[in-house]
Amino acid sequence: MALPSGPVTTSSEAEAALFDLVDVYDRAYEAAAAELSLSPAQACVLGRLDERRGMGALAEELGCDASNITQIVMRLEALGLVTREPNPRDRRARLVARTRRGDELNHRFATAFTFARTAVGRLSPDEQDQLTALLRKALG
Amino acid sequence: MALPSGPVTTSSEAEAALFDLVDVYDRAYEAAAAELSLSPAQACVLGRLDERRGMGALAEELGCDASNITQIVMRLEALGLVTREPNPRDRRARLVARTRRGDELNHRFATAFTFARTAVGRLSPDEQDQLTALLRKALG
DNA sequence: TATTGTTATACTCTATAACTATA
DNA sequence: TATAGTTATAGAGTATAACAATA
Repeated sequence: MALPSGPVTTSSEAEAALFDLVDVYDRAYEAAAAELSLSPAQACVLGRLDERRGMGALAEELGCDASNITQIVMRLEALGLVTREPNPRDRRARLVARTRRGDELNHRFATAFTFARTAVGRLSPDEQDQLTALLRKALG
Repeated sequence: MALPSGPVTTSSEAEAALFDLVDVYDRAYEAAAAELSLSPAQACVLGRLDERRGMGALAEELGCDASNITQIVMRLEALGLVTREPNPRDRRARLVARTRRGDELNHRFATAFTFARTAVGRLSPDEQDQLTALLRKALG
């Protein structure tokens, strides 16, 4: 179980609500991954492979070091969930792709991770639009 | 750098906005901790010690195993940021407390973690109240 | 010479199981 | 016997540095 990220000095109600949301979201994500015996990082990488892509692209997208991706992909490969195919255009590079089992597990994960869906579902369509607009504004 | 938790099947704009918020929040938290050479878990535990408390209370509050807290507190202690005092009421138990350096570093962390403050600051007072209400409703 | 990716290494987080000391 | 916390152990995430193969 991951530790929650806060609380810092939650000087306002809105900041506290943001913290609570992030805390519950992260815990739910981790729990959904654990149901499938995946680490959060493994579930995350698996979820990025709707299209196959290179190690470097994954690292940049996820904001971590390439050697980190190497390790995660290695474990996913050992689980039979992804393959590392040669890139015909550049023999240094590899293309990571989900296997059929990887597709299946990714789909099961999307089903198991109900938090965001459930949370949004508690709001009316108008409220959903309001929330989206407020979050977008807050994100700058 | 921690990997972002998604995207899952972000079937709506609101779900996508929630994901983006969580992603940016988590990255900002980690970056603020890294500025002070702390891990996110260390910054988190340090932030929970405005009042001193026992190992078990920390573990329950953070939703992780007690042995995990033992390790984190051990490292914080080695850094001179917390102490483990005997509990006069129960000689099995310990009370973890921030040192003066721990107080100082925690304060610097609260200053360095600007994300939630900045994000909320982009909204008017009315908008802040709306956001709070929507998030509370979404959290159920 | 620069880039893609891996390997080697080290540290942290995390849980489980077994243990000590105390209640 | 039950509880608070630690220790031992193992697997996973993460970054840095050094490296190989290719561009």
